[in-house]
Amino acid sequence: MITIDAHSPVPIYEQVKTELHGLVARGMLKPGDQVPAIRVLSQTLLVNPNTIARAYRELVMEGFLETRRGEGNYISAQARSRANDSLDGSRKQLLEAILSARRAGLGWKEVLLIVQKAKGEEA
Amino acid sequence: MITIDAHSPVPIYEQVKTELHGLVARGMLKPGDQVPAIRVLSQTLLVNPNTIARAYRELVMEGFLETRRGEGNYISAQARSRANDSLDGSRKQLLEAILSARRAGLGWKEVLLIVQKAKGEEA
Amino acid sequence: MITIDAHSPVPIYEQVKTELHGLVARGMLKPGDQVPAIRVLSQTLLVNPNTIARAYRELVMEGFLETRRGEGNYISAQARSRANDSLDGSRKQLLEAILSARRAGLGWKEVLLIVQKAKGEEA
Amino acid sequence: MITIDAHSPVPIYEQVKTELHGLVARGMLKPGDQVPAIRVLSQTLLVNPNTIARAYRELVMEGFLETRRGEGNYISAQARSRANDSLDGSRKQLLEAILSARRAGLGWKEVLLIVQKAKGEEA
DNA sequence: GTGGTCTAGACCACC
DNA sequence: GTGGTCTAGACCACA
Repeated sequence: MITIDAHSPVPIYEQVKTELHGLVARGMLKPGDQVPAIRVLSQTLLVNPNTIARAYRELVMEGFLETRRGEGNYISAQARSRANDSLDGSRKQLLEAILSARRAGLGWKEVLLIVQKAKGEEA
Repeated sequence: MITIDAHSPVPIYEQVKTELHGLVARGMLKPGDQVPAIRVLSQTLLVNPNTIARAYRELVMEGFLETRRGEGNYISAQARSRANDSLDGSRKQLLEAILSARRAGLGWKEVLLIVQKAKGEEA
Repeated sequence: MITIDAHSPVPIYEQVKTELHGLVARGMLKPGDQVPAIRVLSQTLLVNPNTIARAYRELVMEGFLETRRGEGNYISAQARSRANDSLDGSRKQLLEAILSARRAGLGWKEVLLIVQKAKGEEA
Repeated sequence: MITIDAHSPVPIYEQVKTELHGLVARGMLKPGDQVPAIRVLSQTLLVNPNTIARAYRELVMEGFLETRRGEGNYISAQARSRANDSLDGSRKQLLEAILSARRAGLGWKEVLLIVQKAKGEEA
């Protein structure tokens, strides 16, 4: 369900948060659904449990997840709106990536070409 | 010639490298040209000489610059191909950023909108 | 495990790199093994942490080490082949040193004598 | 007559000195012979004249060369003995190279093999 | 003048 | 705990 890139410069706990936001934004997870237990997910992703714990903790703090004691973590009722808030971060990151590619010498045509390519690859 | 954003999350020495790659990719710097002396560039950018030295050192290691002892650093003969390699890297990063934004739940219209916005901001 | 000669003309960070290459080449360190933490090694060798950090950074760049964020540095899967590359470099350097000694006027008998002397000094 | 490696870690002026020592040690230059003028040699080797000047200056100081005002530099009468003294330096360098190759993981068999190879290449 | 190495120590982020 | 970046400044060697 979730994939992580250990070599990416973006922190693992951020990747986990973004992926969960995305799953909700795309409707693959809904309010009330349970998310994987910390230990389970940490083993699946080969990641330190502390890292998953941090991601969940922050998601709880922002109201995206709800912890039910002894039961686990669940997608909250306001998760969709939280996921939308988080899109802003993705927008900024994308903008940064574009400007950085420009500074490296990429032309606008190239940028659009890459967008098309991404569209194709996804399909 | 080169500008730096001190508040960017990307390290200063990386920005310097990218800017130099870009200057060669755009033909504003050619093989054989001398790049600013470490101390000079560090003063114009208000940055520590060590930081520039690190950027130059890595550029030398990748074959983009050549150091002539006691004389300075020069754009190498293979600099253009190295700049292209770096462009390839930028392309991949941009592609990844787009796919990641997609996974986060961003629609294609949004993506194109952000490209337009970037175009506008640059001007 | 690692020793340094502070009076050698070869930079400390280079010595550290060579020693690590050697430890892998001789099988005393294997892919997956953790190398000493930067601060730890810097204290045992009585050297500044930055110096060790530079050695490790370059080893990561050449693919000999892998950094796991917040965890430490580990011998990479391709470390053996990298160590062999480094051995190739040493071979070339030795060859050059011999030819240079020849050009300086050293006889072949002398060269062999020096090899014997080195053998003796090591023991 | 003389060749220089601009990328070698050993300073250019040192290379010049060693090469001249070698030419005398091998009998290709004799006391009384004239050595190339600084400007000539600097142009031949594509090297800064100051660098050649430094080499010659030090060779004069050690008694290997003699400057005849307005005429140029000549191999001195004691040049052979000076060249022999300088062999000590070459010996040390060779010894260093061997030990360094050992530290990098090279076996003694390999070292001897490389000596043989050098012998073959020279012939 | 040039670059290269090293030290000392601060600050940040990740695990 | 880990590594990464950056600053400040010393010292050396080469051209």
